[in-house]
Amino acid sequence: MIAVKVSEKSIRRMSHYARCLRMAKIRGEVIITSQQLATTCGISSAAVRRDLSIYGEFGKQGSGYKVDDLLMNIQSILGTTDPPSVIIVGAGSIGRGLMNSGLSGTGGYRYEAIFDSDPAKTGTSCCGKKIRSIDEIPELVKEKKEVIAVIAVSTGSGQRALDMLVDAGCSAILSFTLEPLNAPANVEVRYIEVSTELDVLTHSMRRKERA
Amino acid sequence: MIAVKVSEKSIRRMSHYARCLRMAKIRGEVIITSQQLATTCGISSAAVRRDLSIYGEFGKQGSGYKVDDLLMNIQSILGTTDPPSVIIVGAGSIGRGLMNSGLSGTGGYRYEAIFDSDPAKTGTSCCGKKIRSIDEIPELVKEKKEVIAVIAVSTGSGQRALDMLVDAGCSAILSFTLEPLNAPANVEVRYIEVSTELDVLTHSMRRKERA
DNA sequence: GCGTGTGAACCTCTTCACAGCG
DNA sequence: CGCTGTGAAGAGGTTCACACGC
Repeated sequence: MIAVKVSEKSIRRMSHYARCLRMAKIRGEVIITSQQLATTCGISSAAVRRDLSIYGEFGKQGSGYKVDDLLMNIQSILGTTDPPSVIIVGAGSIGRGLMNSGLSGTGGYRYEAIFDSDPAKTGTSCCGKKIRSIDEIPELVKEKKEVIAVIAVSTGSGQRALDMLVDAGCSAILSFTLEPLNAPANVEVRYIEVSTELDVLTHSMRRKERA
Repeated sequence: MIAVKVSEKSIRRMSHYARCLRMAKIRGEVIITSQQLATTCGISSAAVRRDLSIYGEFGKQGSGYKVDDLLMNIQSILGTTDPPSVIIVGAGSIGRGLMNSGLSGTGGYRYEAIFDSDPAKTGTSCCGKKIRSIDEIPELVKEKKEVIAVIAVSTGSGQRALDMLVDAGCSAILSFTLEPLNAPANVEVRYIEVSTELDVLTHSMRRKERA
């Protein structure tokens, strides 16, 4: 496949298309149109076709896209045909909550292990997995080769967790911490910011009140 | 204040500025420059000044912005001076995890209540709050007037939860469900999609491998 | 006829660079 | 002199509308 530079927004939409396609597949649908994908994802059909056409011509004029083929193509583009392992760092409320909720229906991701620095927690179980000491992170990263780490530690410990993960060779991190983290350029860090989402919601709510 | 139409990206950055300002205030700083805000948020100083200048002239040439004043102004812009109540619908792993992790350090938000449809769960406690039946949602929304609801129910029940919330008069929703939800135009729905974030991370990780 | 793929127009956001003020 | 606020230029993403193939 040729390396195509593409915006994060487009990749994010690709992820949505993949999800819709998995659902369509479960419903037994064989063909899907850009219009159907668009409606489900809440965007325009032109945007769908534009996104898909960046990577190739997957559709057939007059009919649409074959669900199975398109899904496989998108997974190949995203690199999720064989998804990397996911580990959780921090066995507090959020970490354990994520572990217990699992990742079913997400196209093959799985929480492989959960770690904590507190000796009172390590050894106890969470969702059938032993909570392991953070000292064991390096060996797991080495064993699994490619790992995405979810940082779910308490405020103030985020940077330490990240440094430890980077040292262990992890290059993809999803953080639930409030504080912005510093990472080397070759390490991708993304954030899930509940409080920012709440701010955006509050803003739009309060703005609408003047109408 | 005059109604200014502004992009969601800008509002999201405003939320980040507010967070930086709260941290600076705790550290006892009185004045802050656009450059300092920019570095902390990982963007350019010009972007910061542009964002702020949309709403007014908050700074002083030659020195910078007064931390306290700017924070109050941004909170007023976001509408978060007196933040709305937040409730959680769904007392599964994620719902309870969120409840237990709380919202401290987010500028005044608070989880006011948690609801579930399962009679086996209602009545039991979570983080010092009784899990209440979803039948009680309408009265709570009415009592609090303005409420943001976090949907943390299991896959397949999201739409039902949303409908119930909308009927109760809730107009701002943050959903952790995988499935896209349908809501009336006057209701703002946002999503937290862990699996999409994982897809984006996988994509960039696998792309870098060819270098 | 139907739905894809795509040039071209359009629009929005970002970056640059500098005037202006404390 | 330092830093803000902002016109102007630039980059990037979205929408339109239509030619083409089934």
